[in-house]
Amino acid sequence: MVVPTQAGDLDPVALETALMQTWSEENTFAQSIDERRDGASPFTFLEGPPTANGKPGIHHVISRLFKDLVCRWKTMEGHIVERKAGWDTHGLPVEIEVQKQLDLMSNEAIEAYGMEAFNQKCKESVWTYEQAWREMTERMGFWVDMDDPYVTLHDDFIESAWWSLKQMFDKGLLFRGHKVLPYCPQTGTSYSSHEVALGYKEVSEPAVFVKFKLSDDDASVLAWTTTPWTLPGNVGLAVGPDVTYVRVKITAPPSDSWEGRGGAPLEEELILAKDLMSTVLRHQVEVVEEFPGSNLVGMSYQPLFEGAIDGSNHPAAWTIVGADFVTTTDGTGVVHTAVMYGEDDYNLGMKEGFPAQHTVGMDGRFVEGTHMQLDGRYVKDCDSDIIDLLAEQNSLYREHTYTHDYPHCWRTDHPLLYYAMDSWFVRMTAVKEQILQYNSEVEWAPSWTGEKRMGEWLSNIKDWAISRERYWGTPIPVWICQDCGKEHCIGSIAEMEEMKTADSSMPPELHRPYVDEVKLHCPSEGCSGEMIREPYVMDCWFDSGCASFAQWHYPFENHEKFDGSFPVDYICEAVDQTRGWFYSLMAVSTTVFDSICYRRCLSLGHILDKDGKKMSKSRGNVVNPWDHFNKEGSDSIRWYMMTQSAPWSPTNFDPNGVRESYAKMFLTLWNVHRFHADYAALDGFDPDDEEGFVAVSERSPLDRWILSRLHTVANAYHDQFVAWDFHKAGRDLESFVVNDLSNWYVRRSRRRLWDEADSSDKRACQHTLHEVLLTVCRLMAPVAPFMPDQIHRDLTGVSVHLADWPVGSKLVDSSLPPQDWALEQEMALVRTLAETGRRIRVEADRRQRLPCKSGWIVGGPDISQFHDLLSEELNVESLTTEDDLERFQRIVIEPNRKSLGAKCRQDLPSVLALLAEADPENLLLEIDAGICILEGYDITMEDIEIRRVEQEGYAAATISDEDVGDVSLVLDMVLDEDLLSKGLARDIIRRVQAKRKDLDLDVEATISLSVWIEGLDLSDSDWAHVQSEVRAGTAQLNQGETEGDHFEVDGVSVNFVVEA
RNA sequence: GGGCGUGUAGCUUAGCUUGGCUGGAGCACCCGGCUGAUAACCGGGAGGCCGCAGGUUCAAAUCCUGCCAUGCCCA
Repeated sequence: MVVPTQAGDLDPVALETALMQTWSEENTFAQSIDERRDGASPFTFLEGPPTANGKPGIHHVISRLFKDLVCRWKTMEGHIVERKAGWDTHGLPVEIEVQKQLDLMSNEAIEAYGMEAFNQKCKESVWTYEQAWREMTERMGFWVDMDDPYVTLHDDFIESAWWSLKQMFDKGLLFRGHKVLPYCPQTGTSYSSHEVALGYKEVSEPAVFVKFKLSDDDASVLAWTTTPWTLPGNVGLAVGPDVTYVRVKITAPPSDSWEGRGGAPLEEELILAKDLMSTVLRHQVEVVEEFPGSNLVGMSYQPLFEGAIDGSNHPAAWTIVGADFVTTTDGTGVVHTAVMYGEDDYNLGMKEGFPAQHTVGMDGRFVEGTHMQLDGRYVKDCDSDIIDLLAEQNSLYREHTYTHDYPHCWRTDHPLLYYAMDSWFVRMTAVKEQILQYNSEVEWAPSWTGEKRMGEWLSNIKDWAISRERYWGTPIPVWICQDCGKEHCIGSIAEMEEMKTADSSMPPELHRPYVDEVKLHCPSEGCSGEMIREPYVMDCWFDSGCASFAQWHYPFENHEKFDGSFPVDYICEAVDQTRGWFYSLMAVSTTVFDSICYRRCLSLGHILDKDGKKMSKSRGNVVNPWDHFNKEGSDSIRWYMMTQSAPWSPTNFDPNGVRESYAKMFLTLWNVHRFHADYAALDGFDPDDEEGFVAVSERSPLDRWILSRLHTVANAYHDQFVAWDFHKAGRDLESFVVNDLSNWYVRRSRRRLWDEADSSDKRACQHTLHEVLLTVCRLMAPVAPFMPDQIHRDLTGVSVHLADWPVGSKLVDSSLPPQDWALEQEMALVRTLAETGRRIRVEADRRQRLPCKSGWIVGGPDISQFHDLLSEELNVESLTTEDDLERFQRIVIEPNRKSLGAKCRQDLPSVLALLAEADPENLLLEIDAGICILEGYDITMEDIEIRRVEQEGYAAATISDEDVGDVSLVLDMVLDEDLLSKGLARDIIRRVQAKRKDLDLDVEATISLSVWIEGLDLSDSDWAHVQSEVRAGTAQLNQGETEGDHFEVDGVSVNFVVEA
């Protein structure tokens, strides 16, 4: 038996921190999993590993919330939900951080510092904020196993990643190629997009219009480029097959405003896009011919720099090809293509069979044999000389200065070159159909993230460049034979041990530089060569993409764990992971397992600051979650985050909203609990005592109403959880707690518990409160794990996190009370009428404390079982149902625009006007008889709605309700001595009670009261009522000399003295 | 530059799928009421070019087109 103890004032921080202690002592998290083993129905969750080299902010709390609440919910539904933490520990951001720290601004500098030492620093750096993450995680109540996490830098994890790469290798999905990347020749480093973003600068550079002379024609094709250094590498021109081109003949010299080098003699013929003639050409011309780009495709032209590229065996070299990326927004509508120095160029080159040869070395200088004036020189220094060379051979039409944003190296400030680097790829294009299929099988929330955002991306899928020329990461396990060129992929430590040469030692860990030193025997038949590892590390997205199996070190151990948890049931991260982790998981599972990786994926919107700007360290607008952990507490933050907006909507963080969640939801809930617990403690209420139990059917309508509401709300809450509409679920439950439970049920039930004697009604109320509180706590527990647990423990002695989901599931039984829809409707009407009464009083200028003799309810369902309740709310002495509608009401005809609009269309306005003018009573008779025709249209009952409103001259109001129709409330405004006396008594009670509160008296304390009244005789019974209400042990109604507090109401003057 | 979101009162938002009655709430504000009822509650009020501009329609916050702002991803 658990008898609640008094609850006391609420201190959310103290409550939550004490519970954290309890959870840790009891190991409640582990219990919540272990107790579900009987059901043997796992629900698997995969944690997207965060990086611990940055401080956690409020935006990290939100994703952990949605992970946690689904896991807790599924646990309560009876599933085993294991949650392993994970850490993402590799990758460029880690290296950049360390490079900044150690001031190592180039690869040379890193190698001079020593790769081993550098990687050691990286390894330390990733744990910088681990403690901060742990503390945030624990404080926010995210239950995840942080003591046994998977870590991407561990050998176990790396070995699993190697294994998966070998699966791809064996399927022929792994291959070596080129990738065009922004590259800095000074530091010898290629850059990821996020590093590139660090260094955009506006620069002015020479841009040129170049004439490419056709081989079998006198005309030249004009192309435009802002990078003259790529011209020696030109091997093709691209045109838009559907773009209109013109051949023009120079007919007159340019006007005198020609600037710079270049030009064209009279009679020369040029070809360019028609739309761009006026912006490109400076000469007077005559259009000789107009034709689509497709006419140009296949023509060949003369190389600008003879001998720079070896075109033998490449029939496509120096020909014109069609490409859909060609536009006429700038340039000439003809795109100069240098295969190795642009992504579009490279892709086009691969497609068309252009030679893929470098004219520029890794040092940023032209390679020998490009041109005698350029060989060995840094490319950006050659712009002007290249333009001279073009002008000399009459290949330059015009030069100009072009200003644009161009990426620069954030370390050296040099312009980056787009440069084709050696790279390893996963051939995702080969599994496009499968991955599209698997994507469509995932339940995405919101659906468009999967269908559109991910779907678009996948339907344009490219091969995945997985290698990085970096130091800190999972080493690519590919070795190449120095003799025969054989490529071999290592899939396990054992395999490496077996194949390594005698003088190689096993690496102490699977990182650079140790694995670089391992040499292998070539497995090719008849080759005795030595194999050297490719010096790359993997894209760190590959690491996290392996998490589903690498977290278990599968397939080297834990087969049963993996088999039972793949594909995982649920993952959740912010929307930016669509092309990140959501993709890498899917890419790896498709290529390795030919399977989906996750069944459901919730993609969250970002938390922005209060102005809608993203939170970032540099902007300084990151909100520290501890500001709120230490104030309103985790429950309030979590509740706020869930209810504020749809999970996938970007949300502006509003600190005031957290306060609001606290003040409304949690303070209210606590006070309901406190109200119950205080009286339960006082009365020794025992919920398990069968003798004292009152069956629901025996309880008052008020009790049965709140229980029915609870059932309705719980069902809707559950359905909204299923539909991912957590925000709607939370708002509805909050409204239930604040409005239905606290503001109506508890308020209306207060007096029932004041009764000191034991009564069945009091016990009914206590059982009802007990049951409602428990169910509310269970519904809230996944979202707000603290206060509901405290209340649940106070009431039952057991943690809410071990309780079953009250709505029930396949595995657990529903514990919801009976539903009574008619009762809910009646009570809804009662409450509306109570509000209506207050409105009537405001309009009639009749204060609430002054009673009315009579009230009448006209229309609606029978609510006589609530007449007593409603009389109190309305402060009327007798409330009756009046059948005679005519006495107070008249009817009004309202048009149904939807139905009339469909019928009358453009005549609707005039029909509406006629309806408004007509006499409602006659109109209704006509319509009912089917003889109403307006503007030639038959008006039927469907076209109108009948509303009843109160007649003028009554203190009355009419409400319209979809379910119960029109109901009027009429109040009798007559005044007499008796009513004035009752009203005065209430005013005195109110003042005295306020005084008691001011004096800080105990609720049970008795007082002695003296009162002086001038201007009205208080009846004896009302005076007796005053005495009992304010617990006056002695009371005196005096005449003459007054003292104490004074007030006046309705012209009556009152003085009173309260003494303890 | 492309793809996908978002934009409604001072703030946070519902409504948009499926066009139709006076665009609902909460916070803050003003007036009044109520209270042994808590940072509570009730009634009333003020506050809305529903981002902008076109279009479709008898009728547009809702559907279509373009633009602007903002966020994510890709270039």
